[in-house]
Amino acid sequence: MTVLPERQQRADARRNRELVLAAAEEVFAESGLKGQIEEVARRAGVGVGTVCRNFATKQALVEAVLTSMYENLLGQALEALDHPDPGQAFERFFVALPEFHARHRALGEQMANELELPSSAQPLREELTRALTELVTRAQASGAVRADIGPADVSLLFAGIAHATALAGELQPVLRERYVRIILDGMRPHEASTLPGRPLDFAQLRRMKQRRTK
Amino acid sequence: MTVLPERQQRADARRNRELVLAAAEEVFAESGLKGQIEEVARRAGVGVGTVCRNFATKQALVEAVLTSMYENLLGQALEALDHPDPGQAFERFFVALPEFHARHRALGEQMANELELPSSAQPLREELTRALTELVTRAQASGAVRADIGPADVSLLFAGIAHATALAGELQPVLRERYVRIILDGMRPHEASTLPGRPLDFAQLRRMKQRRTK
DNA sequence: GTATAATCGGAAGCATGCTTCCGCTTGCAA
DNA sequence: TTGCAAGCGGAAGCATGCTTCCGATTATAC
Repeated sequence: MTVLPERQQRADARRNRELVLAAAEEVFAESGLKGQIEEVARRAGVGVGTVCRNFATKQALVEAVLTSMYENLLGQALEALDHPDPGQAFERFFVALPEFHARHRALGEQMANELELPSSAQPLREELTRALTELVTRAQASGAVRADIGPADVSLLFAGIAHATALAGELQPVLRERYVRIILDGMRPHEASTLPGRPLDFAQLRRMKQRRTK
Repeated sequence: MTVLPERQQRADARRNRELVLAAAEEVFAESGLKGQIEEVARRAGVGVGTVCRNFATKQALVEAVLTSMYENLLGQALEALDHPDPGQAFERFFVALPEFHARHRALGEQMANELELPSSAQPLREELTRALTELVTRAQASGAVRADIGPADVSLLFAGIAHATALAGELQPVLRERYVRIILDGMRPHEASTLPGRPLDFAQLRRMKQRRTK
């Protein structure tokens, strides 16, 4: 994929690689996975050849972009965990999550289709999983969130918001916030109706997806 | 597109057309819009030529399938409206909606991307819009649903569930129901937090989408 | 049973968009 | 300044999947 020897890479080449990555992030954010290589090249100000030399396939390019997105998201999760009040921490992060998804459509689609993640992102992903689980269980322990839902439930629900509001144009931020509020209300312990099934955690979610693909 | 003279069409041709339509419904339900013409032909037991003679383009085929789906959905909405208790009517229909979406991925994607609908479906769509609006306003009048959300808000939220659970395999039905319950809880008047923005109706939703595409 | 026009299947034709290739250019070391 | 390997652009090559076309087939009228 990109196992170039670190040594002896020309300065312009390294710069171009960064330009391509930035352009790809931009293009995929706008158009999702159907964003085209040629467009990425155009915005980076390079030829398609240069894009494809740095990232052997489109898939590799997508993965590189995704990895950087996961890093970003993890940062936000850890930041939220710093908040002393678990309920506030929960709310803060999960208000930000759908916005994040909406901003990076490619990420959403990737998560949705669960095309294999780059192995490089695997540890990142696990850390993220741990952080989200922590956010949810803390909020539940403090009584801010009903106990009969699992971290993956929360994650899926908020991902759904991003999809629901994807085409809303300028109204999108308001709608997103509206729906986050409604779902947060639904997640409070008061007045909660009983749910079928069992709380969903990330391990189960992963198993589901794996079964699905094979 | 398909403005064949009604007269003088051979019996086998008419039959084949139905077979193709049924196969297309099946294929698009399974694979969404990326379902392929060849697969449709295979399942219908005809050649691709036959598919394309009946539906000049893939888009035309999708539209035909969608029209029949809208009819189906409208039927469910009208049926729910027959229920004497507005709260029950609301719940009944909106529990069924995400399942419907999930069952017909193509519909969901179409609604999401809002590729132009076939003009033939336009009146259907309007009637559906009216029915959903009626369901929501009645439920609100009866106090079963909080007043600060609009019919299109409800519609988007439940569509989001379908996306969120799309890849859940055998767990999908349970998860869907879990999330419907949570959102229904969030839509109750009790314990509701104040929402930003204004209730969204279908007219606004349409305007948003139009602005988006141009 | 025969004539004939409607219909059929599927191969060939296109369009789109990813990937490879190669002759030219350029950064860098000597 | 020069030599040359690394890097570049973009045209050509492929792959995929929609659409068209046409010789073979079949339903229907007589």
